[in-house]
Amino acid sequence: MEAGLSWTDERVALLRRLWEDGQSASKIAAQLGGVTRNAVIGKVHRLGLAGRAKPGEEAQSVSRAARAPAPVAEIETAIAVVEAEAPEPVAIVAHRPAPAFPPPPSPAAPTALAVSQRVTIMDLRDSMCRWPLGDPTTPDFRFCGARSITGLPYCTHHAEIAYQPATERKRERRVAGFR
DNA sequence: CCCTGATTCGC
DNA sequence: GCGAATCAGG
Repeated sequence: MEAGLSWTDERVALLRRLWEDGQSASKIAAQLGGVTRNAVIGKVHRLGLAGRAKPGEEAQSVSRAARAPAPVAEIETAIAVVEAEAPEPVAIVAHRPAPAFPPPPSPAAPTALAVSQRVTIMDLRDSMCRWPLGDPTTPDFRFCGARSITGLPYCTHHAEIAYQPATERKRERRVAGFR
């Protein structure tokens, strides 16, 4: 199913923008979706984008590129800058800092231990519960994020749901579905 | 342990 | 061309 995502022009343009914006490969991968940070890094190298401008170096690739004949890499850099300056409806989404999903104001939600943190894939750590919350195809998709049981991918709460004994499972009609 | 980019190499 | 595995480093 989720096919169709590859290095389309749009995705490459977005990759360029974010990379030269200083975003890390993993963050870019998360925003692009469907690719790992390795894929991003690999692509970056294939595009000749490796090595980003450091604080102390020239940040005037445009004028420099416009002044004299330049290597392919520099031309590509110039193109990327132009693309970055032009309004780009398709990629603008990437600049939105946070998904701004309603964190329950809940004054009265003193649930037991640290329960659901609702984290995005970006904030999901190895030791965090990977129980999915919501529709993976929408931006509001999150993972539980609570502390997971050592050796298991879920927190105590979700592990109970995930690992119900066959017998119990029958009775416990889908108790707490995917919410 | 968390993370970073770089490189290799089978596909 | 692609990207997982791996490497090297913070």
